[in-house]
Amino acid sequence: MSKKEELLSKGYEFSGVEQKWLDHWREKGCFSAQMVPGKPAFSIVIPPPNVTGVLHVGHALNNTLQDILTRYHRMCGDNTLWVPGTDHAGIATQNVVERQLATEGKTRDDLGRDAFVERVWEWRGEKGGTITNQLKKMGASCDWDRERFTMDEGLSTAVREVFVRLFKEGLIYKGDYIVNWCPRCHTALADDEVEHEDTKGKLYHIRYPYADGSGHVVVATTRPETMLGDTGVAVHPEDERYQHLGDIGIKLPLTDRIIPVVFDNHVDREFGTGALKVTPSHDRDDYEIGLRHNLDRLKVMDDKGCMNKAAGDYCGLDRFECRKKIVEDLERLGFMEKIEEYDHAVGHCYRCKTVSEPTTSVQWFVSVKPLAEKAVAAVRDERIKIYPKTWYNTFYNWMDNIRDWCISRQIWWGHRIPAWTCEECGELIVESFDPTECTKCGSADIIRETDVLDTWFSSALWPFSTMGWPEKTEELATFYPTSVLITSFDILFFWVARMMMMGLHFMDEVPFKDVYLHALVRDKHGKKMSKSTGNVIDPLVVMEEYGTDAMRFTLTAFAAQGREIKLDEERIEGYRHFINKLWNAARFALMHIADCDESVRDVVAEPDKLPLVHRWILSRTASAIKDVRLALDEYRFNDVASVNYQFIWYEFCAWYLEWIKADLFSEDPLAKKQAQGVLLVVLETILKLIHPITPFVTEEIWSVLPGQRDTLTTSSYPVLQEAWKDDNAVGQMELLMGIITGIRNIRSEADVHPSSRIEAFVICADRQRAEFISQNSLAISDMTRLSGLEVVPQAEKPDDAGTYIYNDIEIFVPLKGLVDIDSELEKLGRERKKVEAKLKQVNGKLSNSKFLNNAPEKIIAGEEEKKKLLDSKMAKILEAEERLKNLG
RNA sequence: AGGCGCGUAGCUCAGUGGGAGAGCGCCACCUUGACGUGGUGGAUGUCGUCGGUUCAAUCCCGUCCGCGCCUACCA
Repeated sequence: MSKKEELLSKGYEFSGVEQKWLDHWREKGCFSAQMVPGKPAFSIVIPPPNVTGVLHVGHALNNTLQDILTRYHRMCGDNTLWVPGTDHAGIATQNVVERQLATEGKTRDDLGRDAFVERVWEWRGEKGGTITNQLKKMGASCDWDRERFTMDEGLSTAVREVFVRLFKEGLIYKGDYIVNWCPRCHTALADDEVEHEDTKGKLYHIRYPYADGSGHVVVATTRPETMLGDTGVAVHPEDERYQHLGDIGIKLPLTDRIIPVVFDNHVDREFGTGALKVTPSHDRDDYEIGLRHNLDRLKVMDDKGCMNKAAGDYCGLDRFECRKKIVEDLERLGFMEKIEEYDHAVGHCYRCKTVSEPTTSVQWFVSVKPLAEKAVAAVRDERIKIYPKTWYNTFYNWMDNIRDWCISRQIWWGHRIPAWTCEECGELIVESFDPTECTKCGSADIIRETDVLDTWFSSALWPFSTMGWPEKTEELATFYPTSVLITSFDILFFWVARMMMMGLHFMDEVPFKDVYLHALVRDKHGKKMSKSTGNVIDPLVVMEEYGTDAMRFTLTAFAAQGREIKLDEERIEGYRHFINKLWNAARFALMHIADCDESVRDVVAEPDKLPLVHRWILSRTASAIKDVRLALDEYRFNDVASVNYQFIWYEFCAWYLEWIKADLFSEDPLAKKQAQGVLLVVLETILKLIHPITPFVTEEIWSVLPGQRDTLTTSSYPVLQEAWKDDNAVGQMELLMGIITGIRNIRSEADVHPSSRIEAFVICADRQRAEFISQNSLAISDMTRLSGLEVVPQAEKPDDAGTYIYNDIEIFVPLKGLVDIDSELEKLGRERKKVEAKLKQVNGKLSNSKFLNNAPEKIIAGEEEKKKLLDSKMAKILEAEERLKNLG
């Protein structure tokens, strides 16, 4: 079968088509970045998905939007680069491989560090390409030859360089501070890696006796097991109830320790009894209080969340078992005042959902304040713009309250911290080369850090590390700063803000000019998709069922700024119909243009010489080009989809194609050639316009259009043609379309069978317009299946005629015995009510001197024009009603 | 507690300081030279509530009601 015969298949069958073009684009290297001097540059770096990831609908949205912009700019002729790649995802990946080991009955400790890391690399080699392949399947037009991985050699070099420089600048430090700890992952977590969930818990009120036995104070806690680590009780300095306690001290129950009472403004006198137990090693606030008052730190838990030796008799118990035991003991010994139900937010590890534990620990930190200031400045003076703008507030708010970033993680998979400690003199050695001896005392007895860096540390460098930094590369010169970052709002701070900081600090230039934050994709009820709820829409299944173009189009149509996306599978089905519509329109067009010479399109060079309908569609095409380009430039993706949809379905298919059928079948060579030429040009324009959203179906159609054709991916994006704009033609067509709708309405209301040919009359008092309508009576008849159309200045209407009033023009169709007087009156009544309401409004305005004095002239003239039309329409309606009433 | 956003047709959502829109669904009719994954016509809305600004408010401002999200150290 030849290509053209294939295209004539009745419905669009996407499965074979998609694979064909994926192969073609790859073989021809259509997505390779060009670096042609003098051309504008457009670049995007992909938000690198986790190497463990599987394509979900969020990825599908994110990458569809990026691909739209990339394809658009590539077609505009820019030097275009979309960098793909994956993230090594420290904790997530380590967890996956540990689970794999578990099935073999092994732990990572059985293997040891080196063998384990080796094992992760093996896993990555086998399974790490999954998400990348799925992105390719979506048609993502990344330059796949430039795929990067946050652990690959070049990026690791960049990470090392950044770490060393920041350390030497004093912006990285090591210290014993309180951090969030995941007892399951055995690692520290950054503040924003902890998810707070509202939880129904209990608030325990515990009696803490005074050391002198003269009484007790009640403290409240949700985590009674931490009391074993209490090293003080805090009260407000102005709280009269407790002034005397300063000298006495507290005897901590279940232990033999005496702990001091301290006075601190942080304490809320209104909460509970106004006394707060202080556990500096296991609570962030308490840690601060402890610092202020020099309280001891006592860790009572180990890395696994079990009680340690400092917990005395409770040593070895899991933290939650210990909680139970402590509560029992407190109750038994009479220390428990009461237990209340209590709702509060509990922190969970964002990776494994285990309840996290604040704990003191020796960690590495980045002083982010000086870096954050640069980022805020860049946003304030619009070197970086954020879309939608509602995020500015949130951004500033967060950046102004930012805390130092804990970057060390106690896991094995990741960039190992390039720091050595000298066992002899204690010197901390951080160099870009691997030292063999202490740089201070020369001892060879140096030991490397075991921690690795937070995964976000390497992804923060992504916009420049992927382009070869710290080398000065052509890529950096051409493509940095990148044009736009497209990502989900939930990683604004994990990632976006940190890229700003690092980019500005090391490149002295923003990493991207624009940030577009899209919504999370939810189910049709607005709920988060989750496997356990069972409401997940799997993009891979959708692509199989409806086609990739339909999925891409749906996501684009939903991507309105500032609103969450509630995805409904029925919508995808609806847009599949649209893809099919485009396919069939092309199929029809091809029947008439497949064999014609490409030179037919020359007819558009002089639009003035073309018949009305062609001037009209060219003008409408010009508008569509303008609207689509503007929407693309402003990241109004939903508008890009909607303009294309409306234009293609309603203007191109429903009106234009129907209208020109007569010409296409005509014997008149000029009429035929004009129809073929304009049809070809408009179809080509449509395919290009919508190609960034629906690359597969457009490429397939494009390839079978007449003439020698290269791929659409590197063809030219439509440019607004001023010469095509023709407001006059648009106005004239609107009149004809109004009349056609009127006649169709009469037929439908009177139940005239579509196949029966009837005669219609148009009453138009205006001679010029009457003449014009008359000239187009053939087209009107074709579109409404009339046997004839007569245009008259006035007429005696037959008694039983179906009527329709279009502004000051009346249409009637004699229908002997076919008119249902009652339903006709009902219809007129409805219409009259509408017109009456509008007239009332208009008359009200026009008789209001305030309106006449204040409203702009243009509006007043418009209202007057409106009144004129409504008046004459009203007259026609009343007349018709009168006639019908006389009949009945 | 603070911040942000949302409330428009049965459902999912666009939209605008000056005549209320789309898709799906619904009703009626139709194998009309590409498409029944289609065509034509139709029905459906105090544009959440109450106020204010304005010549004019679905749109701007404020109140209230309902819903969602984010941030936060209240044990």
